[in-house]
Amino acid sequence: MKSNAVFKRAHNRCLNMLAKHEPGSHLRSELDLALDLHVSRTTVRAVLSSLTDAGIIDRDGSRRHLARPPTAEDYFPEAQTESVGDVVGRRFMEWILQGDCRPGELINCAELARQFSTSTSAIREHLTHFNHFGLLERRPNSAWVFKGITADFAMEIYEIREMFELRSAHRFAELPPDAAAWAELNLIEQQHHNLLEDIDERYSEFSRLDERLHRLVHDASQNRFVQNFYDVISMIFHYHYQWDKVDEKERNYVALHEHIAYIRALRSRDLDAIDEKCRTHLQTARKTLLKSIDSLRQPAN
Amino acid sequence: MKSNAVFKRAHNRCLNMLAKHEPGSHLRSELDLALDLHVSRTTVRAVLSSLTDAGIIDRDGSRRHLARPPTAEDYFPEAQTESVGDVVGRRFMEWILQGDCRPGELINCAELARQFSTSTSAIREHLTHFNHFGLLERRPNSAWVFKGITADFAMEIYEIREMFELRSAHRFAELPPDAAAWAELNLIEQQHHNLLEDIDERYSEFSRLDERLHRLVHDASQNRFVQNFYDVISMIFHYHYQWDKVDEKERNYVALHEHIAYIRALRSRDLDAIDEKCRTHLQTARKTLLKSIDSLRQPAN
DNA sequence: AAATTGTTTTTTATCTTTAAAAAACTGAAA
DNA sequence: TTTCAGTTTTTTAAAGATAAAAAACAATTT
Repeated sequence: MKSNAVFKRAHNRCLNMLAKHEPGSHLRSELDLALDLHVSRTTVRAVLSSLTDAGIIDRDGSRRHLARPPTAEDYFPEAQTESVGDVVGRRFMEWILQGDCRPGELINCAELARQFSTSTSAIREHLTHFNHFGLLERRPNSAWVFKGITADFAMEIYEIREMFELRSAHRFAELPPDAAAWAELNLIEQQHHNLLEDIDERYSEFSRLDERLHRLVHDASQNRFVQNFYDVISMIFHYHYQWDKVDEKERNYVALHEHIAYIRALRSRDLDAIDEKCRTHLQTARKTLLKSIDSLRQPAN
Repeated sequence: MKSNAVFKRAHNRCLNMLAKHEPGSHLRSELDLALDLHVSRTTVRAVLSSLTDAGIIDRDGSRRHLARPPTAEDYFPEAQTESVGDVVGRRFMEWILQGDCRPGELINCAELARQFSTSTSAIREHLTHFNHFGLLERRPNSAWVFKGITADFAMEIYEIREMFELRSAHRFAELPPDAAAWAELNLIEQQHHNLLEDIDERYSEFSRLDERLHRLVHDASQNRFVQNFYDVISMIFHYHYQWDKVDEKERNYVALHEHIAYIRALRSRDLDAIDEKCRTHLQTARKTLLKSIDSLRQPAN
């Protein structure tokens, strides 16, 4: 019925924690573990009980201790730790990107549910989600229309992104000097330099830095609509990085330099410089996305 | 299980159509009626069959004709024509506006389902909807937090609204002279004048004009995110007009004049004038909303 | 042949159900 | 008296079930 992915994720993370301790050492209280693992104590108890059954922990009276170090076989496979929602979201994007559905086509919930081997309820929930992302449209008491990741989509998303990011960057520049964001910005810049030094090997780590930098800037907006909108961007990019690997190293190299210039402009608090560097970077990013979208259509023809 | 509100709405609308015809006159084809009533032919046939049972229409061979004019009793009561989704949406807003839930409080789906006498599924579906409206936030694998219609909410929504509406208004000014939007704008202006002439009696009709004017402007943006965002505004205003009746006539009088100035600026295509009139109006509107929000808190204290 | 009605199949909206997870309660121990 | 583990209750996530509505197909009339 309901998957126990929450339990399995907590189980695996608990094993990670235990791996850092010596056999014989005592475990912390159930409440502490619950807070650490971001689950309820009920779930922690289920985990502890399964770890006890596996002989990994043991109890003397009311306290528990590590009986043996966990091994690779004690972990649940990665695939089982994904919640139904995440699976549907991922498979839906894959389905879109593989061109199984063309812009303008109607979406068949029942068919998708079958294909993703889940219930129509789960599908429906995610259709409303993607509706809000501008990828779908609901026809009143009728089917859903797939609008597609098209050039229009990219243009529209970038129009908003530019408005929002420029506004947020200005707010960022106005942050008091002791704001935590400045420290985070410095840290992010340092990581840009580190990445550049080893670009040949680690270029694919750029996407995570990209997300962190832009999210940091957007958060300065203090506006829930700006922040929510970044979720749309973030999702598109998450998949974009996976679907288009052409020239990835070169693209990331350019983007890293643009980021560094943007970060410096932010630190200078010079609004004109910020606008210029931000616009330059977003224009490059838009071009890249448009090119990738163009390439999306090719294989299916 | 599933309510037949679609059928009942179609039934009532069909009666309205029939009321315009003489007894004995023939009905159009099922397909024609389906297109008119925005439902499937299946539903039209269900309606026709129930009208036949009620003796309102009759058939000679394969064609149908009006047997007697419909009366008030033939209609389904208004309340039964609302879909479950609409009911939940409405009751949820009422619940918020009555102050049954304070900002920061957790929302209990099961409790709401009980209170609204519907299922938790219907509630869940609407929570995701209101999440996207910035009124709620989902705590990861946990409950929903109500964020509230607060001054922050109004400030944030107006920050975006101003950005979007100024951008859209500029696009509007660039529309070719033969665009249908200009004709609609003229029509809307005329209706503003008509309303002003009878302001004492008809002031409450302003809200529909307001929606039409701003929607028209936003649609010129040709951007789905701008258009979707207007749905948020529209929903808030829909309820705002109901919850705060203080000085309604005076407020609407002022807004009508601001609208007319804004419309004239749009027609002049002078971007500076547009910006000025648009800003003026939005600032007034924001002030009004903030004042109403302030008054929301009073009764509960 | 095109349009229309009759019939069957498919899909959607929404309720119900239930395991998983969270929360609340309770008594024991530090 | 605060903190913990044990127990019970409540709530949520997600599947399953089914009437309503749509869509597809077939037969008939114009």
